[in-house]
Amino acid sequence: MNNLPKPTKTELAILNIMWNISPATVRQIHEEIIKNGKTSYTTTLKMLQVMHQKGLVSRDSEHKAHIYQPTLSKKETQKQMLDDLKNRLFGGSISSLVLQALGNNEATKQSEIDEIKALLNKVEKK
Amino acid sequence: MNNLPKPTKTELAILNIMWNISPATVRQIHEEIIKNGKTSYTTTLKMLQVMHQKGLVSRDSEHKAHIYQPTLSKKETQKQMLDDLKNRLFGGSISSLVLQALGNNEATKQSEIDEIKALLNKVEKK
DNA sequence: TATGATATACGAGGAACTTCGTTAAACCAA
DNA sequence: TTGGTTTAACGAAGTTCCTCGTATATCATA
Repeated sequence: MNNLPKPTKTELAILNIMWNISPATVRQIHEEIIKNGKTSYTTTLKMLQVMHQKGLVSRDSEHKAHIYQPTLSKKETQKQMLDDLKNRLFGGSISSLVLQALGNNEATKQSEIDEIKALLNKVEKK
Repeated sequence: MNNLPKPTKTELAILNIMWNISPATVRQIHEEIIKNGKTSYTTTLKMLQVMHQKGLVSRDSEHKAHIYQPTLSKKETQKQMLDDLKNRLFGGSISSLVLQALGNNEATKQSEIDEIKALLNKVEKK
């Protein structure tokens, strides 16, 4: 298991960028961030330093510009946060969460429904 | 739509209690809270005052002991928070979220699988 | 009416989060 | 080597969140 803290709102936004373009320098990550909203370069830098401190990202300090990358994959983080939400709001029941998610969302494509059914069948076989 | 802020970690814990026993006084809610962990009565009181300020709970101040209850149902809050997670970590795709939730959870009961399938069929009909 | 019990209101303090300015170091080019 | 550019490090300040002590109000009852 992992012991990492749940990323905060801003940290998650940064991770989303990093899952696309990492490994990357602070500069590269910052260029992406400022595409939607102003932020100082030093703010981005500080965020990454804190995230490194927490273990959310690793870094290579060999070069002048350090190179960062997420510790957990997007999939692993999705699992972590779904688990957290499940425990805090769905009484620990994943099916309750799934039912709620599907029930509230009228606009599910047929291809997606098929995909979910296929997965259910696979789980069922066990 | 609703304009309410997303409840914080502690606020959500309080809401979970209130969905079971509300409408309720601070005293009643606090009795539930201290069943798992120490907290001062005034802490509970302050939390409810802040939550009222934010609009997360409504209150009836007629009596000496005010009577509180959640503004949103548990279902509505589940929807709100699933929506938030979907947008912040699943690129807005609910099926991606559902697939991840089901895929990571080996221990889904047959009855639950059937329930999900039934819901999928219902959605499919539209 | 006075006393004790129970309630609300208020604000202070500490921790976590976010932002950014300042300083110093590393690097490159003239 | 010197001056300009890019980067990292650090700390301060503002905000939200959570906790709790203290002060004040309300009420029952002896």
